Amino acid sequence: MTRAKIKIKKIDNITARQVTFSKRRRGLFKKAEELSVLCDADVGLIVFSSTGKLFDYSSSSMNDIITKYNTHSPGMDKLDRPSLELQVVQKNIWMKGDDLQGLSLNELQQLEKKLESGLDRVLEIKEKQMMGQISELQKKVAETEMEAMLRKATMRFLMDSNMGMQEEGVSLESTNNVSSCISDPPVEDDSSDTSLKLGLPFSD
Amino acid sequence: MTRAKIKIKKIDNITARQVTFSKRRRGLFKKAEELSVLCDADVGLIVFSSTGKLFDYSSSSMNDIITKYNTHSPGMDKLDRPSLELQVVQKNIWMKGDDLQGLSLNELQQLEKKLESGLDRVLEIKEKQMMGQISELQKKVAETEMEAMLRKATMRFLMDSNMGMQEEGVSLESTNNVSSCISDPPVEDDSSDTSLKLGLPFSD
DNA sequence: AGCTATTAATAATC
DNA sequence: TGATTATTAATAGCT
Repeated sequence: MTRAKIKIKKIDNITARQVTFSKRRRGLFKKAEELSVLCDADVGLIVFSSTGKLFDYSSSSMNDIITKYNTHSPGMDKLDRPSLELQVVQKNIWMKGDDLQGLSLNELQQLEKKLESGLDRVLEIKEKQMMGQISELQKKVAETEMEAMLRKATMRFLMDSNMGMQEEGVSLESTNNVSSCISDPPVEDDSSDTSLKLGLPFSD
Repeated sequence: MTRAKIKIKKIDNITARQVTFSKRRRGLFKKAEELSVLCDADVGLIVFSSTGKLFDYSSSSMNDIITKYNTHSPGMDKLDRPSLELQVVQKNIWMKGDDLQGLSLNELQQLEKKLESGLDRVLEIKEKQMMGQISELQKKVAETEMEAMLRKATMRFLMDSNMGMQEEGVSLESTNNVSSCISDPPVEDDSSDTSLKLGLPFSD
């Protein structure tokens, strides 16, 4: 799109590809933001470079956008009550179970085709709905998981650390590498500032 | 970017906004595809118009991209074994449970801050990991759900339809609106072509 | 990382 | 909507 016209095919030269990636990525993200602002659109953009690096932009919250995307289905509104498509599926199942022989071969073939496409769409819609629901639940799940994880890790740490409080008969499963910078209860070594030793961000 | 330079702010005129949306959306999607092809990048783009209509593009599978996005975390690799951050959290919990009073007020405040940021990051990473896992499971879940749904719906349909096969004592819960275009077993009304009545795609 | 010569995108208009 | 066109914006090839 400039000095020379180029063909849209993978750039072989790795360096050139990386340069182009940087330039065009910036351009793409700029355009994405402009679209969202100018047209009041909700835009989510995810880009993985060929090396696996992630770049993303979202006009609102990426989580919300993904959830909306997963939930979205063309004409999903009509679902929930047995929809026309579901009725067809039901009919098929029922016929299969009973006397499908009342139909001609041609009719059966037609029915089969219709049922296939119908079922596909129902499955697709259902999947999107479920993804939406799942997204809603994820935070709670993560919290619960985290609690369990912390409880377990803390227990392990307590045991590895030192004091013999295994009165309850809990079994140690392995030794880990925790003991390096954390010693005994009330900080004892050069105790005044733990932030440096722990390598965590800290400012004031 | 053309006939006249414009300011990047929401276009007030609704018609003009829609026109611009269409044009720029096409441009954005084109650029997205070009980036993916030229630079071998994986690109996912989701756009909701101000009216809620969905447009999306993905160079591979949107599901995969979302899963990769959810799974991706800067420096997530170091997790799994008790990380430095997790160790801090463990230390905090343990101290809380025991004798935190050994520390000065200043030390406590410092610790609290570090723990907050550390926990936040751990929670954030954990959440993304879980979202990834959940995405992997979604298809199976959807299938299972679908089976149950179909079984249930079919049962309801069978009961509403007519024949008295409630020998097993299953209770009807409600009447629904299924009976309109589907009548009795072997298609009986104008039975030759059901596709028109059912409104499903069909061609050959 | 900068610099332009060009091409590409698109705002205004019909 | 679709097409045209005058401009601006993006960027490929070089340094």
